[in-house]
Amino acid sequence: MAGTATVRPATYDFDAVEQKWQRIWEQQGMYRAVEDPAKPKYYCLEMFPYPSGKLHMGHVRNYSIGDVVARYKRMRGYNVLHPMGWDAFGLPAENAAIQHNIHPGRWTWDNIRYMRQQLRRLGISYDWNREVASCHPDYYRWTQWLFLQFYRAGLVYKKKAAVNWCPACATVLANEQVVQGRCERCDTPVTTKDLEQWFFRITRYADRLLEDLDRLDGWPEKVKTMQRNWIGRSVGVEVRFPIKGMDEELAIFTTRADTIYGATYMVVAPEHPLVPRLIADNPDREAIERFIEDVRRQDELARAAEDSEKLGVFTGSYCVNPFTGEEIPIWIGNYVLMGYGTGAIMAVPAHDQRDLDFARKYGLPVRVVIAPEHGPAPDEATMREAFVEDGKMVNSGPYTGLPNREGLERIADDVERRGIGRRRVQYRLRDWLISRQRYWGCPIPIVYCPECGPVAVPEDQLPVLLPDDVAFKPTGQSPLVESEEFVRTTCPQCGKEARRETDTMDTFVDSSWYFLRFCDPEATDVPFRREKADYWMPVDQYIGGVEHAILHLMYARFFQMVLADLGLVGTGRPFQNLLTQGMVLKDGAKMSKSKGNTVDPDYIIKKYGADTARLFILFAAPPERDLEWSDAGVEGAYRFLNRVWRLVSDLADDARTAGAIDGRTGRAPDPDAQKLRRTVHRTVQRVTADIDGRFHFNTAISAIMELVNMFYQYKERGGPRDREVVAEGLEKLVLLLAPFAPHLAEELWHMIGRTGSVHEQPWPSFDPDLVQADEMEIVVQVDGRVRDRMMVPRDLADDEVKARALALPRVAEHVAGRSVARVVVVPGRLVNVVTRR
RNA sequence: GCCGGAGUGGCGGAAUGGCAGACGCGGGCGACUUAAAAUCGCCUGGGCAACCCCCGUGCGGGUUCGAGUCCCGCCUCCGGCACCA
Repeated sequence: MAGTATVRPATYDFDAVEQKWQRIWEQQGMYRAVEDPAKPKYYCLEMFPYPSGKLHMGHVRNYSIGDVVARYKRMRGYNVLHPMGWDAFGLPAENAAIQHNIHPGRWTWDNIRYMRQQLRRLGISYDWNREVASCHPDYYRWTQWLFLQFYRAGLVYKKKAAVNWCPACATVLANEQVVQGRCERCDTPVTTKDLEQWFFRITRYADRLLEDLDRLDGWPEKVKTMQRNWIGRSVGVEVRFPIKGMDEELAIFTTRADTIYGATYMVVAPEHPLVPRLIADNPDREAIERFIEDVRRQDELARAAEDSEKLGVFTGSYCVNPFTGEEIPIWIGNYVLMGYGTGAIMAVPAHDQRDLDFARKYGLPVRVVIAPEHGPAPDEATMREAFVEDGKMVNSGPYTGLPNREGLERIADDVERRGIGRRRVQYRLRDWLISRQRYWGCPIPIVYCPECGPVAVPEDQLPVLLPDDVAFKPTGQSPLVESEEFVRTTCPQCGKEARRETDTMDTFVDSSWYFLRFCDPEATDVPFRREKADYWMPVDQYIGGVEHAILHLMYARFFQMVLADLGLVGTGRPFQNLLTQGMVLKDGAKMSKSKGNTVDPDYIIKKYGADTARLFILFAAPPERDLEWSDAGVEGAYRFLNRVWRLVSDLADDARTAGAIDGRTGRAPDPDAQKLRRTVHRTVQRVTADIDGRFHFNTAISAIMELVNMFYQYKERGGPRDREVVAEGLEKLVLLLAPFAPHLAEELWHMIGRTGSVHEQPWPSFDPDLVQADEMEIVVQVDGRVRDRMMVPRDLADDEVKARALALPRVAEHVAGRSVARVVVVPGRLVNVVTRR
């Protein structure tokens, strides 16, 4: 070893380099964000993680992408806010408490400590002074405060509702948390339960949430479409059908009022409030009630199952169709949902597949009232497929002969004129159920007084703290219920003894405003100061997994709109631009513990360093796409960084001693040096275009790799080097590398004798004149096939290019025996000689 | 069923309607070395003796001088929604 002391090692000491610079950046407070009205601001945000224990590769990817954006924008002169925090309330902490007898708070804070250390080890440029954790009283106090503002604005209410219940988690779930009839978290089939629950009136904002999507240019179409579908706006008519022999009407909602002459029966949901009266006189009442019980016991899973059978029973009662005057039977059916519309429908089997299936099963009549414009009408007796297209109306009294779209409007007009109904907009979106029967969440600041009823906790008594000394038992009951210390209180209004609400909030409430707290994390008398929020908001670039396309991203939009309406913020839009990253896969499947295909970030960082881990994950695929993990690919990224390090080490002396390239005059440039210089400038152009707006980091990195390859060729060819070209090239190379491999870039920056931090330099510029070569290669095609290529001066006239192409022997060969019909010249690219036989 | 997105070498992936496969991985060859590793360089879609030529971007048509890219009709995979009247 001693004998080879002068030979530099083949690989760099990434551990030493990364730790050194992390320490220095930290000491200098380099990433601290301070409001500065003189500079344009840029708020770069990645979705904060749930502190589950340790980071997974999806996190590494998310935060690496965000860090490139933040560092790039900083170099571009923006005042960048890049914060991080913890979505720290949630069920896993409580499950850990039950299983391992450790307090959820302790468990959570331990995880936070570990994961924070991991993020620091990755060298992400966060302003750690702004760190927040949603489980901290300084944070959830304001979650409660916001709840009270919503409460006062009439956006919070409590009602008894049939709710989704997960027996395993022993809590209710929002509709959004039920996936395919199963609990999003534990996959247990979800059942329903009638419970008193708290709701946010998000439906009041349905239209605005929908409309604003059209103006969110910076969001992926996919996400906007998912939200549009989720909100599910449909325009239709509510019509009341008189019930025969009863002083009642049955209201239905339909988007197809034009088919009303084809309504041959009615169907109501089993839970419909009129059901008891509809079946009161039926001799088979008990059988019907048994049927209803069966359907209600059917859990969500069975009801949601594909082609689940339509079941129904006749009530014995009849409606009168207000348009035909006919009496039509009222059925109870499992395919009609109480939660949508009015819980009752008019059934038009000829023009609705579900109704047709039901009618065929129970032998109900089918009547065609819309016929195709051309060709025969479907045969009522035999049709198996409902006719759902547009056409002309038939069998429809005075409307017969009209195009159905026009008939629809006329019938809706007549419904309104006759006072038997009205036009209506119906949403699929339901109000947001926010109460959870769990301990580890933000307590709902409400007190129940025997005299005054539910009373809001006054703002100056916030936060309502979670008690620490509670018992965690696997009973499914929230420990809060048994905590007398917590429950017993006095009424804020009358002072009498009262009991606290023991439900806590859905954790999506916590995450619906954290981006605002980041603007002013220290605020003590408000959740955030308006002027701070006005400076930083909206988030310029939000980055996270597409799995939050509906839930989190819609709730956050809802919150921001409400807060804008309340005058707490100036903009109703939280996130200007959204980037949804793809998943990290291993062997074609999502990494998961149960599949045993996880890759541990700690191990990768230990073996190759943070820069390599980040570089690989950015290089392997563009951000929106799923990324296939490859150990060999990581190896390649590591090799590349070492290659850069060796290159710069070897040429650092040139760079340190060279003069500035700008001032140089009268030197005949060596063509190799000139070529290198052109590549340098061309690379700056390419990398800039790839990062800016496109976020194609993989091609940006490949461009840098090409530059490094070119540099090696220049270096290895031997002979004297143009030190000024080398110096300029290395400097730009290191600057380009800075967002992707921040530690190594910083090390190299100093190695080539530059001062200050590389991350505080302006982004490199390129000279458009230098980017273009004097001579360019033109591809010459004959009939669209490449036959030759030639070098021509950059600004050679098209005619001359054409002449030179035709003069090429290879072209003559291929044209032989034919005549030239036409010659297409694409300037700077190719010539295509088109022949005719 | 409806709504998105994607199908390109052995693999990850590149290509404003203009050289298909950049860059990386893997593989081959060479240089350096006593040797190996590391490193540096060259080659690497298939067919073919050939760097001539032919074929080639899921399949079938079309538009165009020219199509991975645009249009029409399919197939497969992934994601979302799904008795929403």
